[in-house]
Amino acid sequence: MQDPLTSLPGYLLRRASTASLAELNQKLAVLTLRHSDASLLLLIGSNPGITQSEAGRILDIQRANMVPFIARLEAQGLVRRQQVDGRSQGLSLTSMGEDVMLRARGLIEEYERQLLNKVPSDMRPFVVPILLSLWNGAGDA
Amino acid sequence: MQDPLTSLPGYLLRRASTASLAELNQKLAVLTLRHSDASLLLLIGSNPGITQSEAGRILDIQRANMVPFIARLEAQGLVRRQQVDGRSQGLSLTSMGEDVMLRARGLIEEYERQLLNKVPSDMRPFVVPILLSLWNGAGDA
DNA sequence: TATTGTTATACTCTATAACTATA
DNA sequence: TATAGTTATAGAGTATAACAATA
Repeated sequence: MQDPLTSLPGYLLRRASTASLAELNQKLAVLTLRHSDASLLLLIGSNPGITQSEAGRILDIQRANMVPFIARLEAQGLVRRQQVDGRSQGLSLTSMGEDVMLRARGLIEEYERQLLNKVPSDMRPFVVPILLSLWNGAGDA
Repeated sequence: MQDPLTSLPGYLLRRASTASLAELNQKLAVLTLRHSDASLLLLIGSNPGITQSEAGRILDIQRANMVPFIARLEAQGLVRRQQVDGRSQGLSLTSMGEDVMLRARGLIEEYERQLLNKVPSDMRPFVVPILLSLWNGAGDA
């Protein structure tokens, strides 16, 4: 039984991504968070007052999908919305949100450390540059 | 506006994966295929007679989710099911499935080439080894 | 005119539990 | 007793179109 896909970078990228994402979600489950929740909490924590649209653009989540997303975090008492002008919502963490964000950050750091440690040490310095290139790189032909 | 996530391997892995997957799906749209359809066609093409369960194990798709998946490809006239024993279904490509698979393979090869070319040439040899490690590697502490 | 937030909707992918029939 | 296929169901994530209010 041969797998014609496991030498293809794009296929490996997807399999590695889904596998490691499952690990992260498992870690975050103790906080009743998903990875998407955690990334938004970290983003807001680093940028209090960021608007819903700006956060969506950075995380590549569409405006329409941000609505129930933010509403859920607000209902959980983690995120607060404040009107900036007539149409924009400024987002910030509640004190409970701050606490949960810090604990999420700890779990994420542990996850990132374990993930990087899967790579043989001599190749580790290339991991982030390569992933950045695969994401939006131009290469050099 | 700062993004606290773009230095994290796990986050970059996810973003790179979803971005490149969108590109692949766009290419495959001319064949009315999704990336998951294409990967299954390639797997069956390389392993005629493979059972539904075996294919699911290799592609990490659960048995329950294979059912509507295969049914759809069968309804499109691309895949044929043949009883191997009382419970197993052997999968193979119809002649139309063979044709579509070959064209999908061409698109995938083009996609994989373009993806790899995003990485600066001096780092390219590390791409597959690193992705394999991130997927299921053990590292060396 | 362009942007923000919103509603409605649909599709893909993934996950679990339970059933049957077969090995 | 374990496995293959199946049904039903639910939850994420993502996508598009359209609308009101505001800049």
